[in-house]
Amino acid sequence: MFSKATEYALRATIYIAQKSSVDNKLSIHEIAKAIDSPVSFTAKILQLLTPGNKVISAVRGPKGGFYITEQSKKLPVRAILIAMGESKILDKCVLGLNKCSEAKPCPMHSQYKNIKQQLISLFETKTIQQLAEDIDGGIAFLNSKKG
Amino acid sequence: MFSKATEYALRATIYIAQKSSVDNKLSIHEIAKAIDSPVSFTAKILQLLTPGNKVISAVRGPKGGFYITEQSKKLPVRAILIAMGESKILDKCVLGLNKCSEAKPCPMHSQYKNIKQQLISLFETKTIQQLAEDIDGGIAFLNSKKG
DNA sequence: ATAATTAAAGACAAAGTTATCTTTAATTAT
DNA sequence: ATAATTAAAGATAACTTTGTCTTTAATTAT
Repeated sequence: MFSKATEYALRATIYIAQKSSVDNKLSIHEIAKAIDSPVSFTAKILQLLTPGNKVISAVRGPKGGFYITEQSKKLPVRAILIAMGESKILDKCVLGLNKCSEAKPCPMHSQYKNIKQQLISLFETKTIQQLAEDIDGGIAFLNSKKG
Repeated sequence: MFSKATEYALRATIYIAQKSSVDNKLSIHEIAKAIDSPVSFTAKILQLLTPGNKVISAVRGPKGGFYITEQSKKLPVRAILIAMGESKILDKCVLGLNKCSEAKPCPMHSQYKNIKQQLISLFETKTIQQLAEDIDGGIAFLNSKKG
């Protein structure tokens, strides 16, 4: 559904939300290892989420690393998608038409519209914090490694 | 949601279903123009749908071109997706985890599962014929061109 | 101040997707 | 048979995504 970059962004953000605090920042190495992603690529991706502490926060130097503010934890998943430029996926129609609309619907429009709305609402209502809590509570997992 | 190749495959198949018959085959040029796709690339894509008349049929030479059998018109949209190798999209989890399952669900699993099931069932029940008929009946459109 | 540590920034490489162009093969009409 | 027409097949190019590596900048500790 999303690009690898966005998948890594989602996993990284959830991991950071679960494990970090201002006094316990996480290195890019720890994050990448935990979410099973390439270190340098993940570093690049997190740079899309840090400017202006948009989603996560970073500080350089010793004792530095990544963390997320309590405020940002309350952001919906959609905030990550927007930062990753994935919002068009939730606009596009199944057939990739430029002009698919209520007035000129593609033949999948009416059914897909409803499903897409559920997706949007899932990403709009689910917060980063909720996802992290599910993992903390042991009812969800972030294990990616094959085997 | 799908690759450009798959979008073109879907549009082309629907167009062929709507306009062609065994006695009125369509050239790749007409198809590509109608669905607003690059001619040669579309030709390549249709080669994925023709072997064994899997989804559409093709004959070479004068009076040749593409058409679809009445039998194939009854195929579900999913047949196109399978031919295009897109089936993994409907398996993958939102976070791209290799091991997301009922036993070890990712934190989006339970909600996404339901939405994904609706998508699968849409692609499973909707037939090529139904899509073509919606266009024929004027209640749906295949217009892609910007403007 | 200096050294050490960490993310940011930038250049680059590998792989995948999208797209084009040329040649070949099949079919039809003459 | 020959020429004309059409899709199939193959080579290649452009672009995007994914990934790596090196250098720079910020921060901390000594």
